[in-house]
Amino acid sequence: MRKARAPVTLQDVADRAQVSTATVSRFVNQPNVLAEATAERVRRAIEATGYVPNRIAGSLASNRSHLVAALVPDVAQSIFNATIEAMISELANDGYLTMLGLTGIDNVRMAELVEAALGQRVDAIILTGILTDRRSRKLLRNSNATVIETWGLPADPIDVAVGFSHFDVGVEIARFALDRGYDRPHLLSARGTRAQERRDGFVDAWCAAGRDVPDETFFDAPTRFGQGRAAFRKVAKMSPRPDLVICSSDWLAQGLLVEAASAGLKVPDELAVIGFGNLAMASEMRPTITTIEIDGGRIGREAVEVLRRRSRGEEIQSRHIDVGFRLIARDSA
Amino acid sequence: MRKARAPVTLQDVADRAQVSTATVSRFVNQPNVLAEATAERVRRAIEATGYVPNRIAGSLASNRSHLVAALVPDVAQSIFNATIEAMISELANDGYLTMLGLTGIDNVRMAELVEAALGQRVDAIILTGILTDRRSRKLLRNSNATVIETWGLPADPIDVAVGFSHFDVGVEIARFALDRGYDRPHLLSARGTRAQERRDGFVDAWCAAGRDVPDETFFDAPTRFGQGRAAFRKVAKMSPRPDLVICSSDWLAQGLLVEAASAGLKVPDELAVIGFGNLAMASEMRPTITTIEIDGGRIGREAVEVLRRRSRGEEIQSRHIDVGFRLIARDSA
DNA sequence: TTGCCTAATGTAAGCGCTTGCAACACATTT
DNA sequence: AAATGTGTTGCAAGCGCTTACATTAGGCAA
Repeated sequence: MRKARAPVTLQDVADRAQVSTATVSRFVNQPNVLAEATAERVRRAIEATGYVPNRIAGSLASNRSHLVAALVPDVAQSIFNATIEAMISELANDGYLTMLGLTGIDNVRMAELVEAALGQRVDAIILTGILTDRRSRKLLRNSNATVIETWGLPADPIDVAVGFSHFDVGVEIARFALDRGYDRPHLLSARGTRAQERRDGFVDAWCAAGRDVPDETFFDAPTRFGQGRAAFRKVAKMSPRPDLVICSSDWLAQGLLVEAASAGLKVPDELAVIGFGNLAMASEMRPTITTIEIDGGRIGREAVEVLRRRSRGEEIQSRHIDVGFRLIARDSA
Repeated sequence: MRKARAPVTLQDVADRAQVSTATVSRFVNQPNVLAEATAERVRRAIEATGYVPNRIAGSLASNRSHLVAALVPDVAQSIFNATIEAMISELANDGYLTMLGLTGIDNVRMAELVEAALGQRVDAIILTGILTDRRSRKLLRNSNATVIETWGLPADPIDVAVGFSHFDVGVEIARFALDRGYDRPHLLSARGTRAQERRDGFVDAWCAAGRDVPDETFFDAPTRFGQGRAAFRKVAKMSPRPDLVICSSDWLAQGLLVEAASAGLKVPDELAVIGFGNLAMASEMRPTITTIEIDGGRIGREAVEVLRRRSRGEEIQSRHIDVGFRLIARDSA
């Protein structure tokens, strides 16, 4: 059932409207410059032919693709989804189309996706994972594309970074834990992610208060319910048992809580739990989860705002845009 | 900090490698036809110049974009995420890049996104929502792009459909309800979505068994926790109280269950709940949720398989690909 | 040696659009 | 009447590739 080629081009429209191709092109891109009578003729010709402008040709000629690439680890149950959603919507308002690349756990496909995106001459490329590959970094630096790293604030961004300090999150959690008088925290982190930085922040602040280095358990990302379950079983057996488990995601925390409930442990008195992300379930399940809220949507919007400024030709004042975070104390700790 | 234009073109590489542009192009697209010595020279030239092929130009010349557009209502907490993820990964393996468009609730932006995608001359366009707009349908029919509608099996697909019968899901739920002896079901559906078809299936089968048309409550999509909560409050007040609430999503079901728990109602004896989607939480929370499982990943993979066949020039045998569904009985009903 | 075939490479004509510049028609000013 | 300005439109040269077709070199059979 393949259809015949539908080669309606600018030329066809131009012929029909009795104008030059330049005029039709202007109608499509800057309608206001045409005389109303001409515009009307073109409009009718487009209508009659069912013409859809070939943006590929347009991009080639104008050297601007109106394409943005967003590279994220995954999309299935991702903490980045709010960011992605906000970004795609905002970009659509500005006439940009978003290509989504999945870099996978450990960002194994990051490098090839960077190259693919660059091959499409995207106007911007937005990263969520951490890009370590040297060749990719170099390609990005040499490209004309705006490069925005999100969800973190690396010391030396490729171009611009929009995020928050994971280290500070750790510090804040430590402060909270000290404040509430917790004594034996246990850290549950996903390996090779920014959770590591939060862990460092926690340990730093915790030890600065004269406490011993806390115990910890590492997981392979991504963190899910099941790992929270497993973690509970491990933690429950420890002696002395930790009184606070700090999880690198709300999923982990939720898994823990479910097991704690069926083991009959009182939360937070016998076991307290802190999550990360403030996913919907954190406030909707019982007990509600004490967690760190990140405004993922704002990260997306700020990223797009950077693009806007760039395309207006404005200089970007700072290479770091900090959207902050907030600890929300609820039932679980 | 804008960077200078990096105009490394095929020509630059060709000059450096002392070959024609055609040869470099072949190296990029069909490496095996070159003599090894030539290939090596080109390889080195590319390495030295940091050349990244301009796929835009390539697409224009070859009339194949290697781009696929996926149009989904949302991505934040979507039941489609598994499909999207599977699709993007599979496509990446085949050298395709995926553009993600968000059509929004009620698919308000569907039409403009269809046109934008067509403007990029995508090789295929994959829809999850329902496309009713006549102009869009016409554009799609006239385009060369493969069009795949997913998550449903419309009687007259634009091109090919991959999904399952929502009506049958409703029938299956009715069968289950009758089987378990439920008496006063209450339907909770999102307006203007395919949930409506499931509802029809249920009502059809339920009435066919000689029962009265069940009560129902409608919501605006997307369905979330909060609406499940609200629904519980409404349902709890009814007299006689329903003994089974059929929700159009697991979110809804979960919201209901949380409220039921805090109201001290016994599930499923005093109130049973059925969800839809088999999201992670359906099996991970307590009580576990009886729900309909859809293999979203498979939908994505089947869609990509259709594209593969098309690009091999094979004729598509059937315009409907049914991936089925499965009712999973758990604690909640 | 000649003729023919195959494999490897080159030549060059586009692909469908954008846009700097030129051209023109009027209106307004001097 | 000439000069100048303003608003519209057309001309045509690309943008960086792909690919049909032409060309060349080398191998092999007759």
